[in-house]
Amino acid sequence: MTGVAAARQVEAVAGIDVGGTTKGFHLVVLQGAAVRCVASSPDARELHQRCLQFKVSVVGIDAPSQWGVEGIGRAAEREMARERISCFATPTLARASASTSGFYEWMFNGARVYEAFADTHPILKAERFTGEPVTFETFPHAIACALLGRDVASAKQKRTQRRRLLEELGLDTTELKSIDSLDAVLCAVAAQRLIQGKSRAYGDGVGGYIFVPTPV
DNA sequence: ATGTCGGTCGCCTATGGAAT
DNA sequence: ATTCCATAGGCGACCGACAT
Repeated sequence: MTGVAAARQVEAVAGIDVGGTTKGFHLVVLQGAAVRCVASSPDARELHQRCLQFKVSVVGIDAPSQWGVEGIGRAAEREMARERISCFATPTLARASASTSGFYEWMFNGARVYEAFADTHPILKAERFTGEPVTFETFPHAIACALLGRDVASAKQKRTQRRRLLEELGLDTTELKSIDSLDAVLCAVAAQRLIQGKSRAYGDGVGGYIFVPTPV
């Protein structure tokens, strides 16, 4: 491994699990196999400060990086559906705003995260990592499908399954008490894979990209 | 006996694809 | 054409373990 690649491997990365207003955000900072920081906060700017503090380069976020496009939706989600990876269809902004159930609150929260990171870590708009600090969209179930096998991964057993998966990757999960923290670590793992070039981009420039590790 | 905490379960919101 | 199943988070109900 060359010097640059070796340095990249120990870079600090982060994963963020986005919840509604009650649950807030969960952040995990990962450096190699070491969990450097586990934090939760209702304020996206606080997570941004934490990431600056740990010199985080790449941040994987479990929330849509952009709204659906009227009439055509998002190519990334259709591509995944074709591969039998179920995901939630992101509505258009108009549709999300019109909803009165509060169901989309977590998606609006996700938008606040991207906004808080925009100045230092803009959303990755290319199909691959270019070396600059970025945020990117990913989601735990797709990561689990890639690392466990699509036919094995099940959201119903996500607590036990995802914890076991992380332990098999050599991570210590004792500090990760809730499913939200586990999901955040999975996003951080996706960030490591993106840096290493072991990542696939679903979607296109119009509907935005979703990055998932390539199957092992 | 009463209260708290974590974990599980089922159902709600929405949507698209597969199966029937 | 209709039903079923999958994903996401939220929420209330319930249960067992433990503390007061």
